[in-house]
Amino acid sequence: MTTDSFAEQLLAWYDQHGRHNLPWHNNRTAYRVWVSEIMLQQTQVATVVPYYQAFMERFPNVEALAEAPVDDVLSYWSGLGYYARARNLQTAAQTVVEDFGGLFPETQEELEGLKGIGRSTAAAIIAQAFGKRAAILDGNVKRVLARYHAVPGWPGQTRVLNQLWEHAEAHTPDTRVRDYTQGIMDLGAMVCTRSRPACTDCPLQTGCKAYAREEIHLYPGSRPKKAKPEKTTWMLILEDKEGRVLLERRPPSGIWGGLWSLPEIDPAYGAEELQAACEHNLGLDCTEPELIRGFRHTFSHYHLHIQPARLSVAGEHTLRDNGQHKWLHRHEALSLGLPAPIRALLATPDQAILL
DNA sequence: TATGCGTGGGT
DNA sequence: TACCCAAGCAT
Repeated sequence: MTTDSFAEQLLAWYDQHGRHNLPWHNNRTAYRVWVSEIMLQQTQVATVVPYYQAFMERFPNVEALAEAPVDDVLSYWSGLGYYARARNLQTAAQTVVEDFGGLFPETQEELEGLKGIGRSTAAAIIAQAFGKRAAILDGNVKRVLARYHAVPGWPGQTRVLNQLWEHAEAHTPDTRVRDYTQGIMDLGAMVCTRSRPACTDCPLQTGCKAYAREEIHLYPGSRPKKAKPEKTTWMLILEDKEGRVLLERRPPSGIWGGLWSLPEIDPAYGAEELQAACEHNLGLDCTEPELIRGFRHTFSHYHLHIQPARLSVAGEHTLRDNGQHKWLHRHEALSLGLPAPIRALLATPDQAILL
C-alpha cells in the first residue's frame, strides 16, 4: 500500500502539532513501549504519566519486573484500575525472560501470545518500538475513522469494529509508521475529540464524510443504554488493641482481583449478625459493630453501596489465617495495593454512627 | 460474541 | 448529579 493522502496530511499535521515528548517517547525500547501501552489501555495519558515514571524507576527492565513480588507490582498499579493488566504484565514479563531470552518477539502473532497483549497493543509495539508497519485501532483511531468514513453503529459491535479495522489497515502507510500511529492517536485526542471537535483545525477535514454531512455528532455510534444494577456490601474495619486493621487479600479474579482490601461480608447478613459472622468466618471475638457512613461507588456496569462497619477485636485473637490476611496500622495498609475507595475509606477518620 | 473489569475527567 | 467514556483484553 502506498502512502495515500490521508497519511500524508496526517503526518504533516503531526510534525507541527503532535505530541513528541511523552515519557515513553524517550529511549523507545520494546519494554518501555510495552509498559506504556498496557497502562494506556482505557486510561488517559494524564493519568498514566506519574504511574509510568514511578513504575519504570522501580522496574527498569523486563528482568526486574519478572522477578519482583507480585504485591510490589500491584502496589505500583494501585489507583490505575483494571488490575488484571498488572498481573498479566508480570506474567508476560516472565514469559519474555524464560521463553524469549529477555528479548521481546517482533511478530504480531508472538506478541499477541503474551498475556494482556491483543491486536492493537501488539501493533502499537511493532510500530512504536520496531518501526515496522502495523495497523492500530484504539479509541482515538476509532473515532477518527468512524467520522472520516461515516461508519454507522457502535464500535462495540463486532461488525462495526471489523469495518474500522479495515479502514485502519488501508490507511496505514509503509513509511514513517511510528509517526503515523502516534499522529492519528494525537489527532483523536487533541482535534477529533469526543465532544466539540476542532474540525477547523483538522488536516483531514476535506475528505471527512461526517463533516461534509454536518453529522460529526453522530459518530461513532453510542453504546446501547442499560440500567446499572445497585449492589451493596459490608466492609469490616476490624481493629485490634494496638489499633491495627485486618486486611484481606481478594480472590485472584473478579473485582479488585488480587488486591488487598478490607474483609467483605455478604450483604445477606444483617447488622446484628456481623458479630457472629466475624466469629464464624474469621474466628475472631469482636465487639458489636459501629456503622460508619456508607458511600456509593460507581463501576462500569453497576453501582456498589459500600457499608463499612467497625468492630474491635477482643484479647488474643485466634485468626483463622490462610495466608490471605494481615494486621497492619492504617499508614502501613495505605502502602499496599488497595482499591481506590478502600484507600479513601482508610485514609479518612471514621465518623462513627452508633446503631 | 457479549460481558466483566477501575478510575477519573468531561459535560 | 448522573451519565458517558477513555491508548482494550480475556473469557
